[in-house]
Amino acid sequence: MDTPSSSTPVTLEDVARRAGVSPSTASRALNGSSRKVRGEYQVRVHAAAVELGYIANTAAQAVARGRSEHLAMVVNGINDDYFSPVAAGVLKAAEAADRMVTMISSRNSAQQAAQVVSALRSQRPRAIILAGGRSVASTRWEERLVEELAAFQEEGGRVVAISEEGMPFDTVSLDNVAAAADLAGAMAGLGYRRVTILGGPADARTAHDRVRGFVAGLAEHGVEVPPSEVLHCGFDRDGGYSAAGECLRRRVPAELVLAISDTVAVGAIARFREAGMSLPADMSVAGIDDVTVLRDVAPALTTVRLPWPEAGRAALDLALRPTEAEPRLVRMTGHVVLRESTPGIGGG
Amino acid sequence: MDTPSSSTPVTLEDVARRAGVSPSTASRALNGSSRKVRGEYQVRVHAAAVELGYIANTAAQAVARGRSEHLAMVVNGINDDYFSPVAAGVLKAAEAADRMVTMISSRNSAQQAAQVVSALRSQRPRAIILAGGRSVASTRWEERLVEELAAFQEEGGRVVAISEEGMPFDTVSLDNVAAAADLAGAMAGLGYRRVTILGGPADARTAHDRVRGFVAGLAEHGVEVPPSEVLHCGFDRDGGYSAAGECLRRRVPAELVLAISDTVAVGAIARFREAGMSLPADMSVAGIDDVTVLRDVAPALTTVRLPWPEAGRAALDLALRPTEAEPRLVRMTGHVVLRESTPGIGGG
DNA sequence: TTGTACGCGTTATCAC
DNA sequence: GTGATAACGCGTACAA
Repeated sequence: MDTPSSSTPVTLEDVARRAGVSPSTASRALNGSSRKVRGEYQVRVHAAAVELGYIANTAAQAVARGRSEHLAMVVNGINDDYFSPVAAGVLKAAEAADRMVTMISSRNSAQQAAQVVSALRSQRPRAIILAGGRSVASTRWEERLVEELAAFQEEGGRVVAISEEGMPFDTVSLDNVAAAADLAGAMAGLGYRRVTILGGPADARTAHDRVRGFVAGLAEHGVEVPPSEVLHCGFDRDGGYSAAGECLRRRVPAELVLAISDTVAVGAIARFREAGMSLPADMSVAGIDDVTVLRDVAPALTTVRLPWPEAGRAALDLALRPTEAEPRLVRMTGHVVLRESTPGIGGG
Repeated sequence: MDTPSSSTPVTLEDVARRAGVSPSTASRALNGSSRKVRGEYQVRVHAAAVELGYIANTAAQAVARGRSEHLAMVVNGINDDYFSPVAAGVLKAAEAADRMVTMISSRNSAQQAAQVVSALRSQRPRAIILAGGRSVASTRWEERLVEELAAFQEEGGRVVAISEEGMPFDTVSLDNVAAAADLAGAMAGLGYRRVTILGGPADARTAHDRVRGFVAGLAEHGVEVPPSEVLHCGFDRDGGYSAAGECLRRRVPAELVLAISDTVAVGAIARFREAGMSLPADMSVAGIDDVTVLRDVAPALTTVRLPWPEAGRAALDLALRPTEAEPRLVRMTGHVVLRESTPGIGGG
């Protein structure tokens, strides 16, 4: 059994010595520069690097250059429906761009987010991508977060926000209001008149926007939703489950339940089924997001497909593109996907 | 509009000067050390740091210390069912341990994985977590990957593999064989005799193990599965879909389809429904993984719950714990969850 | 306990 | 084109 942690990393100097050149030349040969290196040296240095198993120390490079080439991403909720698709989009784009991305959770709080960005700053990354989840109210900590981000930008870093319009940074935005409005409009077109909205947390930006979209889209078709028919609940399956329970206790049951997310919708469906209802015969349900695994379940859920992975990719693209004077805004929209869970009412 | 990228990061020296102490004292006060600093200096240094907005340069620290405190994780398939749950587990544990983790995709290839580990090594992270997806055959590139990892360990880094038993590193393993066998046994207990297996890719380790488990678990109850009833397919929804099509073309249709994953199962269900079958009346289906959003769908899927997030957490714990002479092995098991999709046969 | 001096691995500047 | 030399920001023997 050999002793663990014995050897020491091969340095550029080792390579230079082995190749019989100066460290500067080795550096230029291996890690590029404006200067060119004679062909012969190129070969010798590279050979030496391979033989020795040299791997550049990015930390040292970052110190020398003042900044690393890595990307960082702060995700708000690790467990929510969006983490996976946007993380996948970002990671995939990073793969194509040959970059590494450091992820860290903001623990669902603006305060923590500010701290986390601070920690990220210590890495001197090329860019920080902020993924999702601000609250409606602009708290003191939100300001701290923006300050922190702005400071990072001041130092030459790039900041891209996903799904968070309104910050003074490049932004990729999924139009939640339009998505919800489109869906609501389609539902109105299918003849639904009595609608209950499962609105998620009252203080979550995304949820808030979607509820707003629902109401507006319905109103456009002459369908009013009294405030009492907007039920607030958790942004997850259990939230939908309990909100559906509340819904059942109403005297005049709705014809359609509009959930702010597929996950919430699934919770609601479970609750309705438990109550002995048959779907979609006894109740129509629709969600938003088009969670992949849900596409084939019964009843297939009507929803709005939102391009989360594409948003992640777009964010990374922005992060890599050189800065411009004005913050850029890339707005992406979803499209309604009609499925069995909302067959329509009456004359349809 | 002010000029972008103007200011320069505050350094430790700036703080020291401002606090009227030497850089070393500032270092000790801010970033800890064995030595202690006088209370008064402590306060002054910290005050100066806050006023100036000092943020330690982790790159410089990494150079000075020879290693960073960051964690790295290489994920094989970004789109597969496991990325999200294990990434979530790792990120959550990292959150608790106050660490950052750099993620990078291995592009589903051992060759790329080796390159990726090499790139990771350049970061000098504390540990590298390898998440999933080796193939059955030990190719030349697999060896390269292990060599790379071993070299990293030699330099003092720590390596933890998830779901990849057999490498000379600490390992967290989900017992795929046992999971599949347990499920298969339970199914046999429910009276199923004619079983078709949707076996996924023939060369994927996880798929291979699960198929083996299915066959063994069934055999234990006297149920034989002829090789012709093991259909290989993609490890995703579409794989299940097309394999189910193949299944339908058989003369003697099965009573039960055992899919190597919930996702494959869902694809199969979709195909069966398309063929006009009613589930579970006309066909029973079971999967593995217990994908969260699928728990409430109809028919609720019988499956094996596998503790992926816990595996992620365990991996991170191992990564943080000091090395031991022998590679450690943490084996986690799943448990069968019986649901509506497999009501059982005959006398049951 | 504090400060000085040097080293960490790499790049940039400047002569050659 | 190449090679000394000086940064880069920080940790840490060493001496004080």
